[in-house]
Amino acid sequence: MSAHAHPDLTRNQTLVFGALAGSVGPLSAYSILDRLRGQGFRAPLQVYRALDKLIELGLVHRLESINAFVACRQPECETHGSIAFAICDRCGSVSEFADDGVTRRLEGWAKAEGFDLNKTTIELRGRCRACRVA
Amino acid sequence: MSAHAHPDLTRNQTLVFGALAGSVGPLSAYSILDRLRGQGFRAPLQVYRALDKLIELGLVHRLESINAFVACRQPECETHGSIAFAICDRCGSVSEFADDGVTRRLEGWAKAEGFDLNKTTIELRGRCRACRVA
DNA sequence: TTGCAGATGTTATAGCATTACACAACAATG
DNA sequence: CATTGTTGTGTAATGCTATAACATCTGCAA
Repeated sequence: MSAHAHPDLTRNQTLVFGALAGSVGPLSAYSILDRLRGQGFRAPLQVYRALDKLIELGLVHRLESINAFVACRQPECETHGSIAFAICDRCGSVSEFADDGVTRRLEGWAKAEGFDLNKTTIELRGRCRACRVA
Repeated sequence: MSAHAHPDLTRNQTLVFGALAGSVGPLSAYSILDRLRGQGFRAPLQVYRALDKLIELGLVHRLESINAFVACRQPECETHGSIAFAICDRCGSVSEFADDGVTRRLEGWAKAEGFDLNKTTIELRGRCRACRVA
């Protein structure tokens, strides 16, 4: 189901990734938990620990502005400095894209300021094309 | 204390803005509440309602990646499409800046995709120059 | 065998945000 | 004046998000 050849995930990590990969939109940690209760999940921490690892591996992204998570849809994800997300406030769909120009400018600012950049969050909120008309 | 000539704020809004303007770093809603208990604040909602209004007026920004709020430090804030924040993970300091190139590129993507852009979040996490050495 | 590192399970708790309901102040309107 | 609508307020309860603390287990390397 994954677009990546990901290294050996544990059972919990596999289940959490599967839940995200099988979802059309982003999921909150607690809704992941609910989907996995049938597989033996009982506590939030089981989800959060798996998510931490999956994010570290680059297989999952966290959407800060909605406290939710998505499986990475972009195979080249790792090669880009920063990824941007467009989140539709009506249907919840998420588009993932990379813009090297944006990355360059933000990295340029950081360099000029002496800011040791660790992670960049770029999230656009609004209405996707389909929901725009409706 | 404000750099803006802001329209008539209510008592609660004034108090919340004052708390943020008088703080060196960002504050969470609950820490604002604690600072204002002496002024009669008792419930989170009093803070959140004031914050909503202040954000709407452009006097306060929400930092999505740390669930906190800052008073706007940038007088020209309104004239720029999007504002970026650099948050130091060590000392908590926040730098606010606008980059028109970044704004243009993100707006360009939105236009090309037919995405009706409402709000843009750009947050850089890392270490500020001062904390970099330490 | 011992020891370590990583993953797991469980309970409890901390931190962030909103719903629901009641009331007050005020302006605009008839 | 009475009415109506809008905005802000106060309060209690609740819901959602995330982590701390502690015990256990598994696999692997020394």
